Amino acid sequence: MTAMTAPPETPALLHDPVIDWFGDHARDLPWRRPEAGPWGVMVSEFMLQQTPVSRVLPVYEQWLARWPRPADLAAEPPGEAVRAWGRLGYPRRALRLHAAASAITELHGGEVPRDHARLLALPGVGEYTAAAVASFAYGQRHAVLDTNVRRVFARAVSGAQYPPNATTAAERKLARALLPESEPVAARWAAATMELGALVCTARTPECARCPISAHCAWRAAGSPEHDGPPRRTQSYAGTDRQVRGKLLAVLREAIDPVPQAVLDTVWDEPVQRARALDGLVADGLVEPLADGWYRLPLSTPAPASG
DNA sequence: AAGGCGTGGGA
DNA sequence: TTCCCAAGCCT
Repeated sequence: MTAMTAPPETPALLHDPVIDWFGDHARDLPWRRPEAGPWGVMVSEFMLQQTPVSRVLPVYEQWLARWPRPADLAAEPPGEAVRAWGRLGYPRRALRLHAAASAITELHGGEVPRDHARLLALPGVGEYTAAAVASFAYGQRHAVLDTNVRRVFARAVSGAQYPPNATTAAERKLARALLPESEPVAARWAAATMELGALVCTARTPECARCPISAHCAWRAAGSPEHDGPPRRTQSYAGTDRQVRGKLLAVLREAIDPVPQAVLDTVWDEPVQRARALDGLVADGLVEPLADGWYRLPLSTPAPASG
């Protein structure tokens, strides 16, 4: 059980320093420029799910140049989205972004919805992304709880080095309690706290000397104690199905034409795992099987699987 | 509600 | 080298 202290009596004490710091240190990222628009914000949010900014930048630019509106993406096969995704990782995101673009085109007249509930209903949009788009693209007042913000709040308010593994109700409550009343200030606060976590209050080696609220930080006040909760989840990769899926999909991304089974067989020498990985890609709609053991990136959207 | 799902860079 | 981590989502 992680100790959760009550929100500060005056959360406003934190607002000004963090927002002022953001004014001085915010990165000039393309999705923060006005010309990005809601679609640019949404594309960036999909790409940034579990992927660093530096790797997103070039792909984002190419993506927006090729598909400046949701309808442009929706007009192409999902496999083209998977190909353009390149090596960003988690390619199901590309499929979901394509599906979201289709839903926006069909259901919302081609405009990214402003409403949190409608955003949340889009494929690949969860609690965080819905709040982020509503806040960053439309200036609304939402608690935006990503890994950066959770870490900042864990330290500054709760006095813990790291937040819990899964987002808790207590964290959501705290985030809501800290949200500035004013809508534009709340939107600014959301971006500022994320940036603070990304640039200063980092996971490994926070630079407290540069932190605008170090004087108010509960973790610092407690002597920066080591994490004492349950171990943080780590993911293995080498030798897993995920690695095999990655190798298979890399071949198909590079190939314009369909690829025969024999070529796919060269990427991994263990046949059972190789077959399982390929089946998984097909089940996910990332790969389309053709006749006689040929495969390609999908030209059509498969019926959504459930279970 | 744990666990699956990619990839690469920095410490 | 190995390990950790990066603006989560879905089932």
